[in-house]
Amino acid sequence: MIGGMGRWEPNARGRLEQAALELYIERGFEQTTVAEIAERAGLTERTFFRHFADKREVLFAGAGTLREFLVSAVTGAPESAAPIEAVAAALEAAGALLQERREYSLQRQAVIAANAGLQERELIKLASLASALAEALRQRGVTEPAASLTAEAGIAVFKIAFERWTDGAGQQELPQVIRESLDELKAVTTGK
Amino acid sequence: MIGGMGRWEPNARGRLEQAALELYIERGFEQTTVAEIAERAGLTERTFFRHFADKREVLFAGAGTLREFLVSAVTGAPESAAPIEAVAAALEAAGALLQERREYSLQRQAVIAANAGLQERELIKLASLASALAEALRQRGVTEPAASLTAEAGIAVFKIAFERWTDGAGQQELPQVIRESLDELKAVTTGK
DNA sequence: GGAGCCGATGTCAGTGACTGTCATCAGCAT
DNA sequence: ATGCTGATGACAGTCACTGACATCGGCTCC
Repeated sequence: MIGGMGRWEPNARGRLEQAALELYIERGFEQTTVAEIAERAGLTERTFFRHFADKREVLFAGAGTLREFLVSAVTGAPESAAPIEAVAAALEAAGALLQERREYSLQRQAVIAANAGLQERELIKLASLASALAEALRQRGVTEPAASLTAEAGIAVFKIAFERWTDGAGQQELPQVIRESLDELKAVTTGK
Repeated sequence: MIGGMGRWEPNARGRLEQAALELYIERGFEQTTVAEIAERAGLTERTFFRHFADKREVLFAGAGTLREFLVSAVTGAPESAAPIEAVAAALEAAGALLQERREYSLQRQAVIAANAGLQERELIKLASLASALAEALRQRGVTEPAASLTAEAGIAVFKIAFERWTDGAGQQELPQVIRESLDELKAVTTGK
């Protein structure tokens, strides 16, 4: 039935995500109840928890996509590329994605920076990305512990670069900051 | 009054820590209520929360001490030492501490490995250690972003080394695993 | 085109983590 | 003695999160 709506408004999940982000920005994360998020989205609290495991997870819905993106970027890197360069290329490409959605990335990061619990969730998502990168490297024939160390080093670079990008008021492009940070890591591990 | 006890048994905080670890091992973290911990320690739930910010924090009481230890180790490293070597020495020394309390470290880690929430807390404590290391490096005159990158790389090495140590059934000494992991990181960042 | 299944949502009652507030009382100082 | 302090208890309250069951449009199947 064209133009008609079904029993419910479409895209419940997306409405919950948007309502949550708005409220977290307006009042802060802790001052927002799940009931309020659900109400703004025209749903009930119970439905929120059917879409998101907890109140924090609603801010990290895109993590799975990012994970897949990084994995396929590493998998698709030329065979000749050294592991660290395969990871670097993947991170730069991911950085370009975030750069495209700069406004959203900055808003989201401001919310996370203001709450310790959200930072914890962010860190475990980053650890999960490192884990996925390590697995992708193993698929390329990289052995342990090189695979895990390369992945963790890459994520560390990404973390620092992202901080510098958000703090730096966006003077530089994120992929460029990532590349510079990696070069700095190389210098620093060499003993300088 | 020598030998007499005051109004309360001494070391309430320590009793809570021990009761919590025991229960987390016996039944698992989620299956343990704070009321049960308090009861085993001969206290009330409210008192638990006066000593620990939340149910997870009781497992991370030693984090502050470790932080101070690492900072003074970096601060006390010879001026001639390169930043990465100052951090490496600090981590090896910290590794020796954990090696001395091997049984406790392994028990605690088994509890953490079994629960995602505890892993989140562990990660933010590690991030806090990286932050403290970076500050200690800045005190030595290391500039950004080198300080943060060195600190994060060091913590990444520590994280991987600790995993290998716990999984490896303790075949190797932790400080040695840390050193080997750092060498591997150096190899890997060089482009190999 | 009616019967019945299915999936997304609503409703409701419950548990447990965590907080605010006030009461208690041994030990200590004055 | 008097009064203060610091650690604890008692108690009520909020809110995140869960389990169980009800609802009902849209779909398939015949």
